[in-house]
Amino acid sequence: MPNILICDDEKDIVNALKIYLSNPDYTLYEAFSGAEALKIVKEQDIHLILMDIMMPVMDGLSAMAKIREISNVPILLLTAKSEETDKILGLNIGADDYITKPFNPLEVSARVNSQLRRYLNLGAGAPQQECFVNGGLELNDRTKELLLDGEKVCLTPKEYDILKLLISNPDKVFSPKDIYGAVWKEKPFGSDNTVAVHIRHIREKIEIDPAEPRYIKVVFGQGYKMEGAHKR
Amino acid sequence: MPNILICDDEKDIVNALKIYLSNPDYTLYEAFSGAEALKIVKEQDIHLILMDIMMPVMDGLSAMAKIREISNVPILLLTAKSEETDKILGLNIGADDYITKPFNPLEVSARVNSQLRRYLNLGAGAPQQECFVNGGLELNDRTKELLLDGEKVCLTPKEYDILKLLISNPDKVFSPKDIYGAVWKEKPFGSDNTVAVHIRHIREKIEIDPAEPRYIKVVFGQGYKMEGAHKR
DNA sequence: GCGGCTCTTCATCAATTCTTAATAAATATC
DNA sequence: GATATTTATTAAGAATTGATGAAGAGCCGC
Repeated sequence: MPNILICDDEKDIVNALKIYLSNPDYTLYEAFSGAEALKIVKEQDIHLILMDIMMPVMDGLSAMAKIREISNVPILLLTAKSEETDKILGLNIGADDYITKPFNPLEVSARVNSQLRRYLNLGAGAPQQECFVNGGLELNDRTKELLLDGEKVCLTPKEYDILKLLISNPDKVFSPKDIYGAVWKEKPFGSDNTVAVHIRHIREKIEIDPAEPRYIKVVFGQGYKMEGAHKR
Repeated sequence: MPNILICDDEKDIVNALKIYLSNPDYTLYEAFSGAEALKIVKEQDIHLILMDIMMPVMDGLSAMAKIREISNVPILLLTAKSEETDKILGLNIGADDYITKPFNPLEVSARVNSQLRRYLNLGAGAPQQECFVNGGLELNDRTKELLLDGEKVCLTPKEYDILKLLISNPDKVFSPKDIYGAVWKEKPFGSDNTVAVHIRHIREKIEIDPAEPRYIKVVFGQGYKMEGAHKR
């Protein structure tokens, strides 16, 4: 049951789109400004966004840029016929497709379906996998459980999210800012060794010697990573 | 072992797809017209169809419409790059995905696998279970009754739905938002400790000591779950 | 309209978790 | 080697989250 966010400052357009997308499987959210859209993306687990480019307060492209900092959810831009430039710009910034006004109902639903399928099935960045293994670590996203050498380890939500990010992207290095953006769904702000503190807590739980970590390695000046094909 | 039907009027394309999908687990069928495809679907237990849109005798879209009358087997349409209109039309008529020519072998197999997974897991094969057991709990979805150690327990509708969600997905952790979305079929907006209250009511009915629940466990910060393979 | 039942909301409490800030250690640069 | 930047460590206050009790709203059959 995909969650779809519709964002346009004109209520009529939002309502029209809601009708085009009236499908019992969809949960539709609506926003009337980029700022509102951003808020909903942070709070809800949105699977697809339809967003107008031209909006007061925060225009579509700015909002998209902000959303892209924290999510790779598919974004379909809504544009007027003539705004060719925006189209192109939008796609380069990070939109996945665009739809031109006036909308063709069939086209809207087709493109939405197509993007949803791509995102939910073939999973753009975050695959649908729900079990990750690395050495003696086993993380099951269904049960939110972590096993270390077969024994259950209790993680707090933030710890869990951070570990999931690392274990699901073996070898990839994430800077503390990356981690903050991905886990908190916010821009890293001010004095932030918050991530380091959490990393430490995780290490205390999964490492024999937190000062000589086997799992969460640090790449100085770059960030943290978890090596793939881990040997014991 | 899934049965896959490839349908295209060009033999070369059929052969190419057969190579891309050469997997000992697959049984491949071929058809060179929509009519032929329809015949095979009727005769065999096909689990996925790859079909060209442009074909003589009976084109892909017509064939798909006919097939959809008798089956909801996944259909991947094969289209040429330019046939944007067909893409859209196809998706609305009932295709599950499309692949554009020229084919990328990896893409073909990825999309095929993805659709097969979806279909074989969630699809026709999985019958609606109507009786769930966990420890001393027995929930019968036919009679909407819950037995605790053989004795009937009366649940309100919401309580029933929540318990059913949990008992039918053992070990899976549902956040309060997940539960709200699944049970209320509405967006989990606004004040949300409604779910917690219902959980409490359920616990009062099925737990000996609601403060130390045996059945509905909480994973702090993540949500609620019911452990499978429950011991008494 | 009147009870009975269910659902929702609100306020409060307790427990856990998160963040901050201060300080120490490690690493890289010059 | 000195310095600046990055990471590690610790502990305490702040913020969330879930539990709980109770009151009010809505609905239904009578």
